[in-house]
Amino acid sequence: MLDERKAAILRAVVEEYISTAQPVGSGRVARARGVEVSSATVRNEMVVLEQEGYLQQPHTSAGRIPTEKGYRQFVDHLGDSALDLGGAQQVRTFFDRAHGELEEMLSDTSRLLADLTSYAAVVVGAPTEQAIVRSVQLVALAPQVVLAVAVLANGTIEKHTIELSAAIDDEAVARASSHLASTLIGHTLVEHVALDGTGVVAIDSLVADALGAFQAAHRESGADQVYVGGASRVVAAFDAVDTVSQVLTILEQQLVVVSLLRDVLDRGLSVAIGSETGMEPLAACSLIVAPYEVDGEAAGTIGVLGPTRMDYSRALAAVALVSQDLGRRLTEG
Amino acid sequence: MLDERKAAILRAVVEEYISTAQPVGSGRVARARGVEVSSATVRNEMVVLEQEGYLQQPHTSAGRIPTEKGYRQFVDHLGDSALDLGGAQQVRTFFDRAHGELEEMLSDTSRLLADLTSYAAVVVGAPTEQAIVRSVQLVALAPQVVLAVAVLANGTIEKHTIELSAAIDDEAVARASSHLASTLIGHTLVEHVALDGTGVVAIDSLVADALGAFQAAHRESGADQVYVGGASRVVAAFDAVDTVSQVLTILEQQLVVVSLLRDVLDRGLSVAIGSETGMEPLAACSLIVAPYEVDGEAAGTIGVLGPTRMDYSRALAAVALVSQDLGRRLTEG
DNA sequence: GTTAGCAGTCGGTATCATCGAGTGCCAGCC
DNA sequence: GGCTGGCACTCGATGATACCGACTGCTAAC
Repeated sequence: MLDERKAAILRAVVEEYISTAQPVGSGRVARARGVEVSSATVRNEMVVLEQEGYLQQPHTSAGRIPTEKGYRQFVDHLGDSALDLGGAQQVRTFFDRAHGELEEMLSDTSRLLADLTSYAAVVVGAPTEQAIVRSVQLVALAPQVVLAVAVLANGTIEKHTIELSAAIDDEAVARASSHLASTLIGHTLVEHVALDGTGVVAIDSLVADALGAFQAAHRESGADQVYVGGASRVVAAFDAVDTVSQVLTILEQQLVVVSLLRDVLDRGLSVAIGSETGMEPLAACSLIVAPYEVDGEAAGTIGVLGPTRMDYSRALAAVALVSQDLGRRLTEG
Repeated sequence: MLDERKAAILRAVVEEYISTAQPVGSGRVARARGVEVSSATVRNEMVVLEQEGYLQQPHTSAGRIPTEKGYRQFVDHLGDSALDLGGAQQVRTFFDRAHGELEEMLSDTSRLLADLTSYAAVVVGAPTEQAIVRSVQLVALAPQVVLAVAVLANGTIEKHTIELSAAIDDEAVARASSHLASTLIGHTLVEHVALDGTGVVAIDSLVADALGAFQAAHRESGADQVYVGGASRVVAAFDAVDTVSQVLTILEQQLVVVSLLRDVLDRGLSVAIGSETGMEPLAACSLIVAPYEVDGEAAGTIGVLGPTRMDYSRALAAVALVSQDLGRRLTEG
C-alpha cells in the first residue's frame, strides 16, 4: 500500500511516461500537478518506489519508467472517466447509423474501437451455442455433397458441407431436411436432442451426419468469430520491429485471440498488463477487455490491444462505452 | 530494346539487389555468372543503362539500384521457373488435405501463399453473381424482421435482413418464402426474373424486398469476399515504418484490395510494379496477381503483395502453382 | 521531514578522421 | 573500335572523441 504522496508521484510518472515515452525525472514529477514537493523529495520517494518494484531505471542517471506493478497500481486506482465529447459523439453516430448484418456490424465496431483508441481492437461475436435454431435445411450441392444450413435466432448462419459415401436423390434430401428441421428448430445446436429414425438408412444417416457436423464444430470451441480492426495501428505503437511483427502474427490467429480474451476475462480482469496477458510475445502489450450483453446475457467480448504505456484512461472509457452501446444496439434488434 | 550484354548486366543488378537490398557495384556485377566482361566495361554499360532509365544511383559513388523500368524489363524477360521442391510439396499437401467450407479454404489458401512467399497474400472469392441459386428461404427472426437466405451452387450463402414496416405472421412468411424459391431457384441472383404477384400485398412486397436486397448487394459490386493472409510479413519487407503502416492500412480495406486486384488484372498485367499498382501508398510495392478458374471459368483472383525488390521468380511460380491447384481443387468440388 | 546544493554518472549528439566500395575517365592493348 | 587496367576522386558508413545535459544520490542546512 502506498501512501498518498507516493501514489501521486507514481501517477505522475505513469502519466508523463504514457504521453512522452521518455523516462521521467524527478524534476518533471515535481512540476506535475498533484505533487507539491521539491524534486529532492521526489527523488527520495522514487528510490523507495523503485525498491518496492513500482518503478525502474533503464540505466543509472536516467529517469524512471513504470514497471508492470507500477502500471497495475495506476490502473487499479484510476477513477472512471468518461470518453471525451468527440469520441462519445463518434460512438453515438456510429450506432445510430449502424444497420445491416450482425457480422458486418461487429466488424465495423472493431474498426470504430480502433479509431477511437488508435490501438488495435478486437470484437468477438456471441457464441452460437446459446442461439436457438430458427430454421434448418439440407441442400444438395452435388450428387454426393449436401450442405446443412442452420439459421439462428440472432441472425447468424451456420453451415457445414457433408460428403456422402453414396449418391442421394433430391427427395431423400428433402425428407431428411424436414426431419432435421422438426428435430432442431426451437433448440440450440449443442442441445442433446432425441433423434428418432425414419426407418430409411440413407435418410437417417444423413440427418445424423448433419447433426454431428453442427455439434462437432462447437465441441472444439473454435467456432466463435473474431473481428480485428486497426491492426495497422500496432506499427505506430511500438518502436521495435520484432515486437510489431510478433503482435501482428498473434492477431492473425483467430483462435489465439479468442482464447486470449477468454482467459483474461475468466481471471476476472478487465485490464491485462504485459505478462499478465499470459503470452510471451505480448510482454510489451496491455489488453483491455469488456464483455457485452445482449438481452441481459453475456454475449461476446470486445477488447483493445495497445502498448503497456497505452492511454488506459481513454481506452477504458472507450471500451466501456462501446461495449455498452453495442450490447444495447444488439438487444434492440 | 537492350542488347544481350546490357540485359545480362541489368539482370545481375536486379538479382543481386533483390537478395541483398544493397546498391550493386560494377565489381559484383562483373563477378556474376552470365557476365563475362571486366568491371570497367560493366561500368560503361551501367552509365548507358542509367541514362536509359533502367538503373539509378542513390548517390554519386554508390552502386546502382533498379528503377521501376528496370524491374519491368527484368520481369518481362523472366523465363517461367517452377517452384522449388519444398514449396511444391507444401502446396500439394495443402490441397490434398484441404476440406471444409469454401470460405475456410480460401482463407487458408491466403495463408499458404503468404507462407510460400513470405509476403502478404490475398485471395478473392468468386463473385456470387455467377452462381446459381439452389435454395432460398425467408426466416422470421422477429415480428418485423425477416432474414432472406440464399444457398448458392458453390456452397456459399448470401443473406440479408429485411425490416418490415408492419408485423407479419409466420404463414405469410412461409408463403412468401416458397414463392421466392420458385422464382429464384435455378437462376442467378442478379438475373432479371419475372415476378408474378400472389395478390396479397404483404407477401408480394416481402418477396420484392428480398429480391431487391439480393440484387442491391451486387450492384455496388462490393460483395466479393477477400481474404488477406500474412499481413505481418509486411513488417519485414520494408524498413520504413511509414510504408509498413500505409500498406497495412490498405490491406485492411477490403474494397480497396478487391478493386486493386481487378484493376491490375483488367489492364492485362500479372505483375504490377511500384506505381503501376496505381496507388500512391504502394509505390514501394509490387503486386503479383493471377486469376483462378473453376469449371473452366474465371472465378476469382489470388495475389501476392511484396516490396518492389521482391523475389519475382519465386513469387510468380508460387502464384501460378497455387492458382492452378486452387482452381482444380474447387472444380473437383 | 523537507529542501537546496553539489558532485558524479551516463546516454545522446555533434564533430572529425578514416576507410572502403564504387565511380568516371583515360591510355594502352587486342 | 571495343575492352580493360589503372588511377584519382567522391561520398556514405564506421568509429573515436569530446561535450552536453538530464538525472541521480548524498549531504548539510532549514
